[in-house]
Amino acid sequence: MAGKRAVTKQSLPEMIANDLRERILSGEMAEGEAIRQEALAEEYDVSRMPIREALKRLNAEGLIQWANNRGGSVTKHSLEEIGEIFDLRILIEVDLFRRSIPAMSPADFDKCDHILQQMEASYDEDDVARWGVLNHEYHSALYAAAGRGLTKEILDRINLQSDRYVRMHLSVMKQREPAKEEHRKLLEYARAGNTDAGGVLLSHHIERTKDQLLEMIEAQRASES
Amino acid sequence: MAGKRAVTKQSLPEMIANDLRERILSGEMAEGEAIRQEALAEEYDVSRMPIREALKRLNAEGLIQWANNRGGSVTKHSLEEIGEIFDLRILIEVDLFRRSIPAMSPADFDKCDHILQQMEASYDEDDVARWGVLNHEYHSALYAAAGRGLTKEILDRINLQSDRYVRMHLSVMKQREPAKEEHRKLLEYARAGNTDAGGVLLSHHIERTKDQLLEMIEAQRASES
DNA sequence: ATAATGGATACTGGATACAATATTTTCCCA
DNA sequence: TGGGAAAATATTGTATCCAGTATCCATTAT
Repeated sequence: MAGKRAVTKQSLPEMIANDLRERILSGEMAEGEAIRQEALAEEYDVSRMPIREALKRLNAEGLIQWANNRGGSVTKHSLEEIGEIFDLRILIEVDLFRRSIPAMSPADFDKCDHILQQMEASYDEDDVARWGVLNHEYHSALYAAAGRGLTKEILDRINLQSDRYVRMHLSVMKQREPAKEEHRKLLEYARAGNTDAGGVLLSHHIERTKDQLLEMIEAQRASES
Repeated sequence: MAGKRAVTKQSLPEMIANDLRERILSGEMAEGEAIRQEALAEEYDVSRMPIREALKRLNAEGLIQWANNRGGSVTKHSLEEIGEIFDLRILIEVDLFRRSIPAMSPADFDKCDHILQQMEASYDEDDVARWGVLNHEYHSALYAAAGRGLTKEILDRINLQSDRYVRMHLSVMKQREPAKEEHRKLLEYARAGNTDAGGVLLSHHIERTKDQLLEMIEAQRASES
């Protein structure tokens, strides 16, 4: 049947949650959009049961909000909340980076280098989607040596939120040149064991994304209403 | 009507999740204990469906772990992970406190004072359970002025984890005198607008709990095996 | 004409039944 | 006697069905 989304039968709620998450992050499902179980069930050609579990999962992740007998909708954050999300990223990522730097091995450096090169390639090719994935990978690689599993989990959840808004504007983001430069410098500082400089730069790096993004979202929301 | 007859209309999974959470936090359900849906369903006299949703919720909260067709168990953290949990608390709570101090109003101070008095009363009465609740309230009150909803949500989730271990040993915790003193001082620093001193003290305050607790848990686990 | 009440409808929540998967036990063969 | 395979058992995952609740609309009364 045309229009139905085929999902490989591994773990139905998991697969559906992944797909829905992608749809939300990509903006296909807009902020505030209502969600009806039955419609989704038909779309994925499964019963409402796995849909419910998937929705509950996304609810726990904060991507959708659910009211008791009233259905749910895609979460919409205020500008203040979006700023808060990025402040959380700064707080946690800087902590991770500072813990990671003294623990990084040559293998860690190499891995970062490798991703960095791919990232710059994708950058030159203007492959925005790929750049986003690699950016995420790169940051993760920088923090890997910290060995902080729980912290990483929490950060991933927060990044899920920030990604929504980053992706919305990634294609029109200006000033990616400084970001490119900063990414290189982060690794340089790490190699030099310069924890303080690395932490400060990372903080500014995220802060700049935040400011840029908030400005864009504010403009967009102003024009919408 | 002045005020709605607020009969909190909780859903079944919500109530069950709350009860199970309490059972886990109180230690009634031990670390690593296996969880069977049907057993719980019979226990609560409902079908497995609301149980599943409750378990999924607790899974998202990190209190239980779930494997695909293999069932689940109460999460058991390593000593390193428990330490990490407290490091996260330090990171986030200090940030909240520092943001809160400049924004606190006389009303905020009064509220903290009020809770502090109750806490000291419960302390003298050796009412450990009540002390735990008030301790949580007090910390929340200190951070309220920061107005950071999302950060608070994440902190609450982390505190859920730390509470498990705090509660296990609260009754035998020594050296609560310094904690009592520190609690008073935290508020004093806040009143004086001394952000730096407040942050440092809070950091030490949590750090001490962490060290004390890790020592106890280590001893306990050593004796168990 | 407007507001309120009653009913219809559409959606979510929960129970039961059934299918799939993992684990354990048992039996056979080397 | 030990190991492995296959069946039995137990437990989770999914579908369908029924019940409960909220929303929307029409009708009625003021």
